[in-house]
Parts: sequence; structure tokens; C-alpha cells
Amino acid sequence: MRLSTEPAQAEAPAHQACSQCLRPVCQAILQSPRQAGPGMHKLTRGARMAMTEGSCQRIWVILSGMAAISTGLADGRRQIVTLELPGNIVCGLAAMTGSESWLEALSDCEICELSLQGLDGPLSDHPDLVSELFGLIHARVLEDAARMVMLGRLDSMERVTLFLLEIGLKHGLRNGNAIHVELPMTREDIADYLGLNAETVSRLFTRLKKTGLVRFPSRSSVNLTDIAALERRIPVQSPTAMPPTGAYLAHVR
Amino acid sequence: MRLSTEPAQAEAPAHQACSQCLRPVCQAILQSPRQAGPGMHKLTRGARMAMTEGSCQRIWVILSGMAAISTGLADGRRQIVTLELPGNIVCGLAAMTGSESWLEALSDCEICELSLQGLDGPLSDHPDLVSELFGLIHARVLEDAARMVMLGRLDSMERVTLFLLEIGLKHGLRNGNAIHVELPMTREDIADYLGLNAETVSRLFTRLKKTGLVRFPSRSSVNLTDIAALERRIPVQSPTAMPPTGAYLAHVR
DNA sequence: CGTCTAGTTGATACGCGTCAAAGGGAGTGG
DNA sequence: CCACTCCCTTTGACGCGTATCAACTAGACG
Repeated sequence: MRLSTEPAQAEAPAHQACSQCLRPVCQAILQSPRQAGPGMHKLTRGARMAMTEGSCQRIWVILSGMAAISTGLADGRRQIVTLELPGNIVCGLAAMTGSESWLEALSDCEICELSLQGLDGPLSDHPDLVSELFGLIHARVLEDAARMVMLGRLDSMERVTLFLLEIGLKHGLRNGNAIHVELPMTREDIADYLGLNAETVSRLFTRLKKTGLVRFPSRSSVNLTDIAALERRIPVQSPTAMPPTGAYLAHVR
Repeated sequence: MRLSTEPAQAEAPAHQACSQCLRPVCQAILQSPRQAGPGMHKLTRGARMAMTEGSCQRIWVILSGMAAISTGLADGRRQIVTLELPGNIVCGLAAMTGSESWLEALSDCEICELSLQGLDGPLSDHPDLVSELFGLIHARVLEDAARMVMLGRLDSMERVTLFLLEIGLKHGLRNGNAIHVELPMTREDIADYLGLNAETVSRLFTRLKKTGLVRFPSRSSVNLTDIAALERRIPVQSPTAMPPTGAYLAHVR
């Protein structure tokens, strides 16, 4: 196993760029007088941080790299519950399956940590912040539902196709009807996300390659040459590239 | 198909018991001056209500019966995303997979609907309510993670065992180390929840019966005779019977 | 040029889905 | 009260899809 369970590197002093972060969540937290300042985690690939708090007392902002919330069973089985791309904001969710849950770096990552503990007064005194958090978590529930449909009812080819579209639309560079995207994760990581195994993922990639809809310039990058054709191969809508931060309650206003 | 897509019965006038509901969420909403009063839905088995709003403008409280949030694919595949037992509070989540998502009655149900639209001022002016909603949705994300592990990494016997424990602990009558629980849903519903098919569920039930750990006094009720032994057969922790309403932000206070 | 890890490909096994048929309970009508 | 029907469930036979195990290939890096 290449995984290390070190409690991640000690927090470096407040990161300059992060202190001036413009994300609404960060703004709301950093305005607080007693905020200690954000801590920057630099995780190397395979490093994991425990997120075992029952409630949401800290949040993490993925700045670079690819991370995941993953659960490991005692016998070695692993399920990646969510993929966390740069820009995503994670609040201390997951855990509580009775198994180990981690925020795990699939590639080298920079992750900014903010604490809700230093806030002035109870969290309910910060309606803007709560609104932001609510929006984040609400979007997550919607994504979870789609992923449960994938895990429960799509076959392996559909899963892999959906995965490529998902990561391409959210993380790739669009060029007309084509997309180029980096895949900074192993086949095993992909498999653990899709509920498959690594060999199956590899086989499906080569099958897809033969259709001409997908090319692999290197083992960790993909070209989707015809998005529309790929979308026609899955029975669900591919996730639109929507911003991970949603000012949710604004809509209700 | 026994499913009907009728838009459910028209809302009856405000239900007396419901107007005096003691749930924190209901309290917070009903205190609002412009609240139209709750609407009571009586859904017969198979009836479905669309929940296709992008944001959370209404919430539903399951009063009796068994409901589910389900997604249907065009080719007939169905995935039950969550089971909703009496006491559960659903806010307009799910949907957005590009497929049809419903709140569906697995057995005859009474469901109380509350609107957030009649609130006085924006939702962010109601921090207590937002706290309650946040707690509900936060608990849901945790459950989602466990269910994704189940769908992605547990085999069929483990899924069925986990299901019986889950529904038994949450919904059944405990009697020492045994539990009796009603299963007001078909094998197909169970299968669609577990990502299996109905025949497989049936076969696994008979296999479990032969172990003596489970008895089926009728087709819709189960006795779990040895909870601890059942728990030893699954690689994850069985969900504790935790209250579905969580005053989440209180912890952070 | 050798080593190491990730990825690919192949042979095989088996779990679960599919299709088909029979069994059982609850409701209905005579 | 019994016969009939309908739907759900159970059971069986069979096939497919994915996992497993093993061997080989390809890059990456010293």
C-alpha cells in the first residue's frame, strides 16, 4: 500500500493568498475577529486526513490537485465517495459508516483549512455563512443522488463513460465539441470511485478507445473527441459544469 | 406497472394535528405570519409527487407509511435513493440527474407539506430554521456516504443484511436482542433500494432464513432474532437508531 | 541499462441478472 | 363459504458481466 496515515503535515502559517480569498465562505469566516487564520495543508499523493468529527467544525478548500473522500473497510475494500476537484469546498461530512473515512489526496494537493470554532458567537449568528454552507451541502446531496443511481443501476461501460464526461466537463479544457482533461489518479482510484476494479476500468478504456470517441495521449490524460456522442451512450444527463460554490439561499430571497 | 403519475391528491385543508406539530422545523415555519398552513397529502401506494425544483422551497414530513425518493431511467431501471420512514423530513432534494425523480409512496402514506415561500423575509432571517434544515441535510449526507459504500462495495448478502438491520433498528420494535419490524414494501422496492433485483432479494431472504437469524412471519414482516450475529456478518457498522431531526447547530454553539 | 510501479491483456470463475414457471395470500364475486 | 383471479413471491435453469488471478508491457527514474 502506498498510503500513509500520517496526520498530514503541520499547518503552515496563514497563507497570504488564502487570507484574501474571495470565496464567500472564506470571506465570511475570515471576517470573524477571533479567526486564527487559515491553515495550509500540502498533502502528497496518498496522504490522508481524518475527518471523524460528528459535526461540521472545519471546512477545507481544495486549491490544487485531486482529492477524495474515501471509506476503507477492514478487509481492504475501498469506496471513493466523492471526488474533490480544485475549487471544491468540503465540510466535515462522511465518516460514520463505522469504517474509516478520510479526506485523501489522489495527487499532490494544496488544501486550505478553515475553522468554524473561532467564530464570534454561535454559527446561527452568521446567517450568510450558514446560507453558504447550506448551499454547498445541498448541492452535494443532489450529486450524491446521481452517484447512487450510477452505483446501483448503471453497468460498467455506462459508469466509465459518465465518469469521463463528469470529470471532463468539470475539470477539463473545452474545445468545441471536444475536451481535454488531466486524470491525476490511478486506474484503481477510478475503479474505487465507480464501484469497479482496476482491470475492468482498463478494459473499458481500451474499448472506448476503439470507438474513437476517446483518446489517451498519456496514461494520465484523456481527450474526449465527441462529447455529444458520449452523452448519447449514457441513460442519465451528464453533470453540467456548475460552480461548486452556490449562494443557495439567495434564490429563496 | 402499478405506478400512477397522478399529481397526488389535492391538498386537504390544514390538518389540526399538524398545525400543532412540535418538530422544531415545523414550529419555525408555522410561527411565520404568512404561512398558509400545512397541506396534508394522502398518497396511496405507488403514487408519486414530483420534486423537481432546483432549490428547497417546500419540505415534506412523513407522518405514516413508507415513502422513498426514487429515480427512474428511461429504459425502466429504477433506483431508490433514500427510504423515508415516519418522522423523516424531506426537503426538495434529489432530481437533477437528468432523469425523473420522485417522492414516492411505497405503502399508503400521510405526508405533511410545508412551504418556505410564506416566510417573513428571506430564509436567512430565520437562523433557527436554517439551522434545523442544515442539520437535516447534514445527516443526509452522512447517510448517503454509507449508502454509496453499500452500493459500490458490498455484495448482495451484505446489502440485504445491512438493509434488515437498518430498517429494523430505525423502524422496528426492539425486544432484547431481537427486533420485529414491518416491511411495507415489495421485494422489488427493496431490490431497487439495494441495487439488486427482486429475485435475488428473495433468494437471499430464504438463505438468511435458513441461518435462523431471521424469520418471516408474513411476507411483509420480519423478525431479526439475533441482532449481534447479523451485525457480525457485515463489514460496516449498522446505523444506530438516531433521531431524524437533528438540532445540528446547537452543537457548535 | 535495470528496477519499480502502473497499466494492459488474457484465462477462468462465479455472482447476480434474466427468463420462465410454479406457489401463495388477499381480495372479489358467485 | 368456496372458487377464481391477481399480484407478489419463490424457485429453478441458464447466461452474461465483472472479479480474480496471473503474465506481460510500458513508462518513469535512477
